[in-house]
Amino acid sequence: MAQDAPRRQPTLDQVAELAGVSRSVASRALNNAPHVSRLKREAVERAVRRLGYVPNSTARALATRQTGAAALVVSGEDPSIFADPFFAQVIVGASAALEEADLHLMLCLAASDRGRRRVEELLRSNGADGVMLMALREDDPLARMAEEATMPVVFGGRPVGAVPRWYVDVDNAGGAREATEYLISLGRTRVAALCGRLDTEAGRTRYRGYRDAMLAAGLDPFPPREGDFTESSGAAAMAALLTDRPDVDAVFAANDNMGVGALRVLRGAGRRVPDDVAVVGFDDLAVAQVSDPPLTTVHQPIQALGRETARMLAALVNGQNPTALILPTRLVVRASA
Amino acid sequence: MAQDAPRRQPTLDQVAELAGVSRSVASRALNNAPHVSRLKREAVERAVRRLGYVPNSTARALATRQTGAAALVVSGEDPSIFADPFFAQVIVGASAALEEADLHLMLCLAASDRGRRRVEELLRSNGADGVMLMALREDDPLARMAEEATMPVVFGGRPVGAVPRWYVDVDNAGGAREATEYLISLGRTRVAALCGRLDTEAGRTRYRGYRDAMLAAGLDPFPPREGDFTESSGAAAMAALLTDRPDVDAVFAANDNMGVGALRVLRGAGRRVPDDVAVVGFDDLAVAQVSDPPLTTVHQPIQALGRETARMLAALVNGQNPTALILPTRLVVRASA
DNA sequence: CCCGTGTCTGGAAGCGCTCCCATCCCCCGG
DNA sequence: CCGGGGGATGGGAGCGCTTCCAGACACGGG
Repeated sequence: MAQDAPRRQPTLDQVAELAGVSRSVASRALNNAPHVSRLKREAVERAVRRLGYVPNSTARALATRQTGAAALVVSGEDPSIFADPFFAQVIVGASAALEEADLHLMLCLAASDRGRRRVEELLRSNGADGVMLMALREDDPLARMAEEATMPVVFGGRPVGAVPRWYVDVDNAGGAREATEYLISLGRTRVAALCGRLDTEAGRTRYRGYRDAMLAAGLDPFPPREGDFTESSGAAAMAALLTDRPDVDAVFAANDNMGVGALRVLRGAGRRVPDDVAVVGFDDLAVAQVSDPPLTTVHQPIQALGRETARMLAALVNGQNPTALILPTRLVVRASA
Repeated sequence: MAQDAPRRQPTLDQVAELAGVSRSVASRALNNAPHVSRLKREAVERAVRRLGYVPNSTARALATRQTGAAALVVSGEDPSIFADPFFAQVIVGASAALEEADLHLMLCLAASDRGRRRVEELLRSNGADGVMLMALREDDPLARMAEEATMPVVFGGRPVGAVPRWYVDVDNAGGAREATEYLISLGRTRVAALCGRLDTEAGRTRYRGYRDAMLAAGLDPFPPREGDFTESSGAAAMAALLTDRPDVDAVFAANDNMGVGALRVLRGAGRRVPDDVAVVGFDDLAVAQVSDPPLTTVHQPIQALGRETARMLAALVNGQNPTALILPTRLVVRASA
């Protein structure tokens, strides 16, 4: 164990010495570079095995200016955000893609001031080869940091207001439109929208998709009722809606959590779902399947979001020039609409 | 953006030059080391600000032999394991504790061969200052790697069979015993156990706790019925149990997922819960609250597990000598028992 | 007045690796 | 037989930082 034995790992010099070659040759042999005779290459390999040599990644990083790591930075104020099923899926996708690209994954939470400082330092100290940035709010200080970063940055989900050069996003507008159109196709005419935070791009864009669909159908869009993507905010918005517009016959919720909250309030108010009020959510998380009734929702490919974001970053790190990507959504019809 | 401008970050030499001091002094000033006059210290600070200097973390790492990062390695064969609510919580806890210790979090999945190779390389190349190892199976190749590692290793959950020097675990035996005792205290005498994988320490130890409680009460323990901690395996085990021992009047499930699976099968078989059969789970994940009926379960402090594991690792990295830790569990009584 | 003590200071030697480049050698064509 | 092309080789200069150490200087007591 580290403590007791501060004896150091073998170095490349020792390998070279044991193999009877120079350090340059040993280095080339190790990296499968040309200009090494078969004989010496084998001698080096033997020495490596005998010594149990593994190149020191820090030294290599310093010399090559490549750390071999990519950071996934998540903004937000809740330190539990990694436990959010959404981000958990993103992590799964990103982790897989980075493994393929032989990059390590660093997870950074920019929730507290301290967290943000650490992220800024990481960005500026070249502690990683690139960064994936997610869940930026309006005026998020991370946006400025990203601009000043010296390494490639890919956004997972567009930041509010800006269209960065490299991002991967889900077709929020299209998904919202499809969901709303579906509700309209069921004959509903008083379709309300329960919005997520309007200082997030997803919150805004989903409302916009809803509004576009309503206008296109010649219906009056309801004004946005803002929540914060939580179950309780969905419930609160639904309750308020029921007071203001008791005639509502359909609800498009900005995500599944809010949709489930709406379901709960509707049930409490004695409205039948979907008979009296149809409800559609967004995300297609596990909760949508176990809710009562199961939630019709817009499925978004969350793992793919993580995967493609990571792939795009890996491409940038490798000097390629990928283009921004928008992933499709898909309506999943269940019992609630 | 990285691509277009390969212009390099300012270096410490440039700071020193601008401040009119030697690199040594600049370095000391930066690290708040002694032996720097007030005057020069301020000069350095000014230069740092003017240049927007941030120390290169790789170079620092090479010189200090400290990377400033800790790795969380999760074993297992399912690449989606990070999406498991259990690990998601562990990550939340670990992330918070590492932030306090000013260590970055690297997430490593040792699922595929490739993943394991990468982990091994990380362990041996000093790519991190320490490692947290979780979810090891019996004969897990990671165990050997850990022994040979030159950096501190902390186990989150004991590996099967061995008792490592440093670990944080949950009181699986105690929790299982308490759950079983509770079922017995309800007057149940034919209490069965639905086990998790018996090649994991948690699977084994929970069964042992169950058996101990049964024996202590003078009851016959049921033989273990092995599942793999999934809902469907719980359902399957419950179905088989119902065939073999239709007289069963209580079930201790190795975790909530399996407990929920058991609930489903019991409902399908027309058994009332808890009247005919009482069910207790383990974990106290969200699913236990929304199941029908809500699941009585053994709560384990998952975030704390992650937090304490990370703290212990941070202590080791800082040259301290912490001692292994077992976190308490707590029975949460709901409707299912 | 001298020397010991203590604070500052900068030179220089690493940390372990990559990679440029000068050198050397072998072989082939002229 | 000689010049030249090309692969193999090792020396050495970095990468950007920390840290050891020796020297410079100031101060106070004997």
